[in-house]
Amino acid sequence: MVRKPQDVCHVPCFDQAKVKTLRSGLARDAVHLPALADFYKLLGNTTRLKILLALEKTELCVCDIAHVLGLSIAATSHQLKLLHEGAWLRKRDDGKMVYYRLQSADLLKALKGDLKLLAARAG
Amino acid sequence: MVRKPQDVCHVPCFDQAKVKTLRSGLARDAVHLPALADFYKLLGNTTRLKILLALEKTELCVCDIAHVLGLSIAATSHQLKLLHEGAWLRKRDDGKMVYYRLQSADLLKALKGDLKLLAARAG
DNA sequence: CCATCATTTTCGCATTCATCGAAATGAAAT
DNA sequence: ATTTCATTTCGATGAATGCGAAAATGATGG
Repeated sequence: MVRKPQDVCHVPCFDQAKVKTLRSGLARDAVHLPALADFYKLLGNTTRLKILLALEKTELCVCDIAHVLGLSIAATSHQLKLLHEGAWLRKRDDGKMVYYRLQSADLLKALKGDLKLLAARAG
Repeated sequence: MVRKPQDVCHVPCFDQAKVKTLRSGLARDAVHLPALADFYKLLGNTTRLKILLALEKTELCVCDIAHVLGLSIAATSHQLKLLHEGAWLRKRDDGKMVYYRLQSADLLKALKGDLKLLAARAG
């Protein structure tokens, strides 16, 4: 890759030592960042957030979740699959029915914490 | 919209009362969910996560951030704009240079909390 | 004014993501 | 075995995203 002159600052702001330090600092975290980004991607969708909130107190079958969301069964199942693949939901088969519930309460706790962060900013 | 028979559960799992309760419960939160989803969308990107981490201790100019990320200035500026629009970064002009810093430490605190959540799950 | 430089914006491209209908799967009952 | 029905998977389409090249902006210095 060829760098053009513009790509590099030639003024004091371009602190090679600082940049190098930050780069190595980030390199340490870099291993975990994709997982963190995936986590946020999963939560960056109102449908999935609604599912998590709906499951706060009790498990639900796909059909009921679909009705709560006002979505088709297929669309609902798809979102549930994503949450299940991320290991945030647990699945229970009972005859024809499939019930989903939260894997743990920690996720919802984090979610509510973030809601507070937003509320604090707005207020 | 026409519903086909399959779209509705006809078995006991379809608990109208429960669904109705959950729907009204969600309706209360619904106002805040888009903002929360947007928040997560913004964080669902390793480049932006790296920017936030790089700015943890000190402000940086666009040029330095680009070098830390190994990205073009234009791409870096674009991501900075998104974070700035979300009011997570603060901007300071100094002559030709533009410096960015975290708006508050709360965001990074939440971010690290979520990292711990992931680590706890993995461990 | 003119040139230079850091940054921003515009534009286009490639990739990913969301959404939904339709077909497939799997379990239960007749 | 066949039917029924909740669920899942498949497939196609449109929208959104991330990025860089190039042009535009805005500030500085000659």
